[in-house]
Amino acid sequence: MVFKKRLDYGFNAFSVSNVRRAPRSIRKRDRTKRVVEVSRICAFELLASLAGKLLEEGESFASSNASAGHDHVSVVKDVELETQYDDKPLKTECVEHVSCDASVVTSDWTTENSDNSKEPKHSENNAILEPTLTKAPPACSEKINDDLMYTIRKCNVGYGSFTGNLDGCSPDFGDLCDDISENGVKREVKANNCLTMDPLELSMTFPSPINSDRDVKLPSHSDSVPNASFSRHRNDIKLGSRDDDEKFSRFNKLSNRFKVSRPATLIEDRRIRKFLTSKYWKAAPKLKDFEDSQADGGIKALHRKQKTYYNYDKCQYDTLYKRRKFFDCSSIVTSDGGIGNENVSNSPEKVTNKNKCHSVAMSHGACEIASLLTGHQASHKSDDSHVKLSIKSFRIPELYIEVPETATVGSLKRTVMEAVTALLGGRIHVGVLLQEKKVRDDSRTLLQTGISSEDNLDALGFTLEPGPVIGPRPIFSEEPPLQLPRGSAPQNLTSSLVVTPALDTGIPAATPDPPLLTNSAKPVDSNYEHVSSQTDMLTDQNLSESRALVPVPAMNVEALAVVPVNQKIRKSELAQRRTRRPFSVSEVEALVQAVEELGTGRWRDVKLRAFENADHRTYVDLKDKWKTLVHTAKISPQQRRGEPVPQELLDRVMAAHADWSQHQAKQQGKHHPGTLRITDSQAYRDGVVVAIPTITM
DNA sequence: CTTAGGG
DNA sequence: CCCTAAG
Repeated sequence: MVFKKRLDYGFNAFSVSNVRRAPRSIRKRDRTKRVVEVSRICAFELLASLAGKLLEEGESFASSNASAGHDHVSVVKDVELETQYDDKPLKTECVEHVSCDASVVTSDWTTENSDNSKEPKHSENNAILEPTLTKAPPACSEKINDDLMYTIRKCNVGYGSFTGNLDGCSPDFGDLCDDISENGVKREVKANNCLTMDPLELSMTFPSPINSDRDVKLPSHSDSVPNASFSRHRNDIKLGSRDDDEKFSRFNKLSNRFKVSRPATLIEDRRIRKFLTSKYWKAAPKLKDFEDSQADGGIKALHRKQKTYYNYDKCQYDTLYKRRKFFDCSSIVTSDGGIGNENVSNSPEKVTNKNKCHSVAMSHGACEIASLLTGHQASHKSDDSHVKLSIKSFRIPELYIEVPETATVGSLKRTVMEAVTALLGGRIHVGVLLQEKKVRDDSRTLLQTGISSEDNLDALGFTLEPGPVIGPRPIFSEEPPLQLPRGSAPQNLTSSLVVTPALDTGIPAATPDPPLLTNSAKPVDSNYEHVSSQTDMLTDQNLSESRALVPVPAMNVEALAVVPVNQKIRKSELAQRRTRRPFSVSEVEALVQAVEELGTGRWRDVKLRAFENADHRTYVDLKDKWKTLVHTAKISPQQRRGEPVPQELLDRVMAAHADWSQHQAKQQGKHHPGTLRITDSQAYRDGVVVAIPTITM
């Protein structure tokens, strides 16, 4: 419409000219949106960081906990924690990577926890932690940042069982505590683990084992947890500190954006993709590497073409590193294991009733399980003498991931996914620990082994071990194929991210957690818009935080990580490219309208004016679209493809194109003050002040 | 970061 | 859509 007016009256241009560029601030806003996507990833990192912090602070706790030892954990406490957590966690931590992740995670956890947190029971192992949780809450909170608290809480929740309470997820918490306590040293790692995993995982993850590199030793913990093998991990995971930083920065941006309520824009995605694609990241370790890495300590992932060896040296890697930590300290593949989580039974809550939930944490590789779950006590068996176990998460052996600084969070995620996938695909097998001892006799019954008794359930643990056998990972049955030992598909790894395509592209922000899961299954793209919208809404509030955890405590994680990963992995490469989103007629209309008013050459403004909320349309996209529209308008209708654009719009395109081309030409030539007229209008637009007749309207 | 263009 | 060279 405007356009017409313009045509009719040259003056319209006038109005156009009035248009000004949006203030920078606005511009930022747009960008901000884009960031959101990253948030997810960040979440992990954040979690990891959180975990780290928690651990650190937790140390103190741990000690206290240890002392408390058997205390019962009370659910209530958890709640408290949550509250605290809510308060700050994110922000504070965000500064550090951890915080962000944590926040995210936390939220998720919280949810779960809350659920679980109904009744804490205590378990022996858990006891240690519990005290912390239970009593600690307050104390902990004091010591720990909110975030930490939060994390802890989560852990507790996860561990609920250990206390005997909740779903029996308590373990996580305990683990954390343990980790912390013992390790002060490497809480991060633990944290990471925790993050990765569910609460359980956290608990599961044993710091001690994890420590291998870091050698975290869990004094108090150690007892309960067998640590033996952790040593293997080396954890070499290095996350580029830089990455982290960057991420942080990004993250921060994201967070801001989130506030804005927009999903990360494509731009970031792009960057990420670029990075990924480009040479920089090589993250995904390959199975072989994995092994090696494990042995060595780090897996090197190759990403695509480039080599990706990440050195710990660089900060960049730190980021990855952290992630890895999240996962576990271990190598990329396994470590965090978030991937590996398995929920045996169901939600803890339900389980609680009848089942005993045992959560097991896997350490993999040599790791032992840190704790188990505890579930509710007695009832577990209730049903038929079935032993019900709830494994919230498995710890993955450490993965070594290197990512370029420039890598986006999304890329990092992918990388991790790939690594995990590869790991899973490869040689992991599950080990059962009872009373910290490995149960080697597979032929024995649970009853015989003592696993059926509640008492033992607490002492039941599962570990992921690098197994000679690849097949054996029951847990990840779905993924088996993945095995991409690195050799086979370094590149594949990339693809592992695959889902990403959709995710990355379309869903950057939205996709986050839940979406991820779904995404794997669903094509996100189509939903993208919706997603974004959702994202917007969510973003501010929950998304950033919740995503990570929200969807899934343990279960979801698995689903997400595992399944999707596999699929994605192969495609990873392509994934990078944004999904194609043909412009709808309405979009074209909006574009034409905006261009008529603003002219060509001010794509940022066009974007702001007509696609402010279309995060998936960048100004570059608009410019490109305009280019194609102009082309389309010039060719015969028969030659046109795709959704037909109304001729009326094409006509306007041509008119606007001609009009603005002229303007540009004039400008270049420097407006000669000669004749104005149409020119005038142009001049206005350009901001040229011409003595224009006073035409109003 | 934006533009402008080529791929 | 992507990628890049130039502002």
